[in-house]
Amino acid sequence: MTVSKTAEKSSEKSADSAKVRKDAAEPQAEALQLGELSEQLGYVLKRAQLKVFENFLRCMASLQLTPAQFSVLLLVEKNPGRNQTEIASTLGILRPNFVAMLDNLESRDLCARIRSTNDRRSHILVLTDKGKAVLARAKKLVATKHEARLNDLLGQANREALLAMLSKIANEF
Amino acid sequence: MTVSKTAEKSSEKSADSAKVRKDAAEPQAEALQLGELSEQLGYVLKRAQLKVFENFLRCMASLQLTPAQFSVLLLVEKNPGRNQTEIASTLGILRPNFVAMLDNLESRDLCARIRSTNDRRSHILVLTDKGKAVLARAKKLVATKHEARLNDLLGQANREALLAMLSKIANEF
DNA sequence: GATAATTGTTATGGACCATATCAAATATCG
DNA sequence: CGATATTTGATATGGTCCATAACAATTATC
Repeated sequence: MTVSKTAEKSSEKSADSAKVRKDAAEPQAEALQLGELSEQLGYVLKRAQLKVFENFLRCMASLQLTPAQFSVLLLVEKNPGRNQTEIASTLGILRPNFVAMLDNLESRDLCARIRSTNDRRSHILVLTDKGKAVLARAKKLVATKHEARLNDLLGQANREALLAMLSKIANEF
Repeated sequence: MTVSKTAEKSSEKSADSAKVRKDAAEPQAEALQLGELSEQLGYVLKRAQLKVFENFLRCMASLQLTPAQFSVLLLVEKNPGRNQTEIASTLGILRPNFVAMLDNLESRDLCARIRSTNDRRSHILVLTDKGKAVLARAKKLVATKHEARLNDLLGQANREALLAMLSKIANEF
């Protein structure tokens, strides 16, 4: 659907000097018609998703956590003792792509790989103390700055209804 | 949030031969707990968006149109006589990235760039006859196979409510 | 004990996104 | 008018994310 996050350079130019504004004669240059696009669920879904991620990143700027990283920390916390393949696959991350991600989190001392004694091929994933602390702060930031703002915009009941419908699409479509 | 579209290799192995299944003794290996992840709007939003795009691509396989290409054709049809910058920016596409996209559509004879006589820098975009025909077929496919399936899943009223909430997020968040 | 499967990893290529830069054309303004 | 700035389409380039193939070490299978 396309939709990116460009910055809309506000070219105001602060004019209004000795020159007359040519408003009246302007043949309505701007204002494109979206048309049926605004009825396409995929299009609106993508735009909404980009907005939500964008806001998430702003809320997490102090912790430097991306949505993907946050989801990994959440899942490792909830499922201690699992290996890379298990964590990655339930998040829809392919194992090869998960390696660099873990390298990053581990280099920041947020989580650790531990060689399993049962199966010496696999790495058990755990949060470090720092990882637990950062995740706790992240949860608070998300709850108070991110999800709370969605509640303000939609209302509690609508937000839950939205979540339910999106879950249905994600799981049953 | 992560979420990709991997194919879930169904490793069934059709065993059940002379070997006994070790179900009982199995220490419940699978089944990760999603936990708070399933309450994170961004996570569910992303997963739903991937599912919707995936289904869109399947429905459009015969026409070989991506969601982004479809949105371009729709917008050009609704706004004839606009140039690349205008079409690209309302879709959130950066001008440099729009060039290859148009090269593709133009090479398939779906749309055409026409040098404007007013401003010889800009290219006016129009759909070719083939482009109009393909877009018409695409619309039908989307309506009957794609959006209809979402109606079946959510119900008409819910689908509209979903669209309204997503639009609100996309525009006011 | 030979063969197959799994785990983490590397390498690699594609798709998408973003910035800087350019030539041609136009707009702006002294 | 003419110098300067801006706009348009385009190229080059780099980053991120996603996907596949292949590999060594380890384990499972038979």
